[in-house]
Amino acid sequence: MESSSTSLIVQALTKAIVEHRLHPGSKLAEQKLADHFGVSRTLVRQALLQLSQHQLVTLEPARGAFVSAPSVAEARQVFAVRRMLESEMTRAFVRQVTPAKIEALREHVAQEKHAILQEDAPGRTELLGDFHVRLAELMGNEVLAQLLSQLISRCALITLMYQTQGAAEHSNDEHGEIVRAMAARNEDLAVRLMNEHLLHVEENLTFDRQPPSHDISKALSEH
Amino acid sequence: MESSSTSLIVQALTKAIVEHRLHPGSKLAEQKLADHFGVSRTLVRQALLQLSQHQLVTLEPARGAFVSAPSVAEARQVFAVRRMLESEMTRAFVRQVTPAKIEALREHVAQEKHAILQEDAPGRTELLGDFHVRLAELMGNEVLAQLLSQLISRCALITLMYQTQGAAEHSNDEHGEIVRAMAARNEDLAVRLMNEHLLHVEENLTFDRQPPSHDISKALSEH
DNA sequence: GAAAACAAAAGTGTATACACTTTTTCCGGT
DNA sequence: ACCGGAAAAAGTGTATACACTTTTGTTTTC
Repeated sequence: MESSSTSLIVQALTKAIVEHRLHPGSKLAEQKLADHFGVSRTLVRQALLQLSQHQLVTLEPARGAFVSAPSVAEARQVFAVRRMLESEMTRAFVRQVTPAKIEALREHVAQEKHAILQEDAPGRTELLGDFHVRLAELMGNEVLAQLLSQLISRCALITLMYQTQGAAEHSNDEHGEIVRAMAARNEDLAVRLMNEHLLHVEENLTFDRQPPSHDISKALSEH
Repeated sequence: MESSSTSLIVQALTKAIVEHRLHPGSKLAEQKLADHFGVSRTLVRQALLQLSQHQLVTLEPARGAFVSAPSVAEARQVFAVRRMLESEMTRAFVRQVTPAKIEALREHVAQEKHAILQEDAPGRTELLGDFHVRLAELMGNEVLAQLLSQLISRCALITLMYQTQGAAEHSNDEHGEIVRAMAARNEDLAVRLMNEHLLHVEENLTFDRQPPSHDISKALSEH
């Protein structure tokens, strides 16, 4: 792989981290990444700096960059924020819902189901997270969408929930129910379902860490 | 000024932007900043990259960094997000309120009043924004506090509300009312007051913004 | 044989160099 | 005088250099 601007490196690393090809705690050595992407350390450093802002990477002074390993407390805080934000988002969405928007969501949920049936693990992880971002986008609020997108990346780093087929199906079902409540313009129900959905996701947090993969280039080139 | 790590530069620039000492649209030339802070362009670039992530600065490829000039639409979106987040935050706060927390808030509101009476414009701007961050901190949610802190910086860049003495006093009064409702554990009232407060702040948005100073022709033709 | 001490290697942090792009300046043509 | 365009200046984007720190591996000492 080569010929990348900083944001391409950020994207590639984000994907690898969120999909757990790079495990929490893994060292991200600048020169190794630079070689892998075919650029100088300068661009890699910029990318790592951005990722540290997104909390996907932790920088330790003079020691380098590591894939973040969020504490349980931090994980709960992230989910608490998501619940605050998304319950109100859901409420606002129902108030300005249109048939076209419902159709877009139904379409999305169908895509999720397809990815799940295909047992496409990375694909379904992404789609299940994107459902929430989609909601924000359909409300026409870019700011909200971007914020949520980052929170969800953090969640994906935190939990391995979507890695099990069963949990994925469960989430997919709940998405479907939420859309149904929205279609019926049942504000309180939709909000309640969204809250419960997020609580379920949080319950599935798995805090048993895995041994970090040391082979960075292998993890990155696997997709 | 000199001897600064990257984060000190970020802080200094953030303060200058939020306090409107640097106006939206202003060019932030790397070498000039580097000279001013007594470091090389490397560190300045890192700082500008971070500020662009916070949306306080906009990077234009090959053209450099400028203080962001958010559009009206974007401003409304930021406020919409704040209302979503903060109304639920307020609700959660009331549910876990303690006398000590109320006391801390009362103390903060008193500090605001003091800064207002002193006509300390930068100080009151900061304190009025910090009220909201304070709430998040008192809930023990660092993630929420940091998120809000960034949103509020963006708001300060967007609006000039706190620049008028009257608006500051109004905000201060509303903060006081909110704390009172919280102390009374009146959840719905507190949430409503917070929502109204944020709407008032948003109403005070001044969108008759001057065109960026580098847009000479337009600036001249408007007199 | 284990622990401490030192030397070598690897890695990070900042500055500088240089290519390339944009902006400004200056000049000749109309 | 004004416009267009070339040349110079200024500025950004990336790579490299180098000092300093951490890590690693080896040797010395008890």
